Amino acid sequence: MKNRYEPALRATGHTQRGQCAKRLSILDAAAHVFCREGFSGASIDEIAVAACVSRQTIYNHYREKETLFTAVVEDVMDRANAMLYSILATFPDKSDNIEDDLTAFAVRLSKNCLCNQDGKFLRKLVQSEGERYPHLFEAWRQHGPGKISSALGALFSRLCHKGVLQIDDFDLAARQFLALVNADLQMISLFGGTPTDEELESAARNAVQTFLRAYGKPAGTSIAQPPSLAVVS
Amino acid sequence: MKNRYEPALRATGHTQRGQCAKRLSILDAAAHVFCREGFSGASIDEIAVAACVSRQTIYNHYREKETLFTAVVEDVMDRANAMLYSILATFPDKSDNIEDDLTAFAVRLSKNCLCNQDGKFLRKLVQSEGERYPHLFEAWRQHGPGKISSALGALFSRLCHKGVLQIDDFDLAARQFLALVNADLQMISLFGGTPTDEELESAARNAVQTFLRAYGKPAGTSIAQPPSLAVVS
DNA sequence: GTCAATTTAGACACCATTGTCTAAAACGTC
DNA sequence: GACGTTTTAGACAATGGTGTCTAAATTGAC
Repeated sequence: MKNRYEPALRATGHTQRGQCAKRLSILDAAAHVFCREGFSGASIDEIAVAACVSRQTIYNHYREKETLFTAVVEDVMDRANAMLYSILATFPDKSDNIEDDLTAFAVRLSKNCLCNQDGKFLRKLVQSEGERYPHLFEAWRQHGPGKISSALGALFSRLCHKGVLQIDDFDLAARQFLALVNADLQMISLFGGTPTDEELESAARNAVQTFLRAYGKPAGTSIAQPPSLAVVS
Repeated sequence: MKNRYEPALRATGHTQRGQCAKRLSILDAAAHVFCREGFSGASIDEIAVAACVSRQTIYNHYREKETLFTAVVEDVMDRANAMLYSILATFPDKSDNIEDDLTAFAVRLSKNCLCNQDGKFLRKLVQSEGERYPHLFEAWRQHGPGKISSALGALFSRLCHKGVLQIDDFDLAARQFLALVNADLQMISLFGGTPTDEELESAARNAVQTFLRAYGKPAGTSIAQPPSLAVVS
């Protein structure tokens, strides 16, 4: 009872570095195992082995399996969120070739947000455990696809004001853009492997071409619009 | 050892009806429980209770949990397959309003193939257990989305020859059509609830409008195509 | 009603997992 | 090297699930 680990001391410590390493190692390993096995299929021992840590250490940091799980989800969502914003910032202010710029943007987005380990984790876990943890599901819905959609919507709004796109419903267009990008990728990333750069590139190009055919405004030729579209300019 | 149940006798029987009822009850209950809990989370006892059947009866019909699981998957996939073909047959041969016809078609497709219980089961289970059962995953890929895509591709090809659509890559267009239909629905059907008729209708209309802006050929005005498109005719 | 096929409840051994506990070891700082 | 903090291995009880077995009950065809 003398030298038992007291979680309350964590904030006061001078040994933050070592702890953080263990914590991160645990979170990382847990993310992988949870992703592969699901919540009920993942065992604490398996996670401990993957994290190169004893089982007791996990129980020192997280009261129980469920605590660990929600911590992992929060960690992954935070990272995904930061990644999203850093990617949004890369879209050029002055775009002379909207197709190329949108394609490059879609590649970065799918590579670093949708098809990476974090994206796969969130997709799988929210789908399989979403009904069991409604608050988790809601947080994901708002911070994940919700954030992406509204951020994309803002981007499209900017591009509309510049006369490059012609969109009525920005949110809808954002959802459709994401759906189109995923159209070619979900099969690959479901299979387990991450898509190659060529696959990402081709998926993005296909998506952007179709998107621009639906929402793009041809350079100087406003006459060439399909007549069923009400041209607002 | 006298009156033990012998699976080999099943085919010779005169009591097919009763057995079928039990079998279907088990398959149905198992599908629900597997869908809700995942493979490792679902317990045989839970399935037995849901099927109003004793646990031993399940073990009489299926050697082990895994056997039951694959049987459920095959059952659901067969049903989904039949449903798909019955829906494909509903697309009118002579279509005077392509937008309305495609929309009605998309509603039927999403309602009876994508958002119904079977669709949800397949999506969740393939996603969570696909890596553990590669053969299952492959079967789903070919018989599920693969079938839908190629069937849709064939339909689009017909519509192209009639001059209603203008498509280079039919498979790509099919995948994109499905992705667009799902764009508005995945969030709803992930949440657990099945979408309302209004939601299905609006999702289908949004998808079809965008799809037709990208791939539709305006009635008599072939000049009005965006110049970037190579007109093949 | 008879008979065989089928289902049932319950008990059972077996195993994996969770979460706790303890004493020893390792770590980091001074 | 001393000291408090943290990690570790291993044992542990409790739990819950799988799959087997048995004897009794039910069903359905004749």
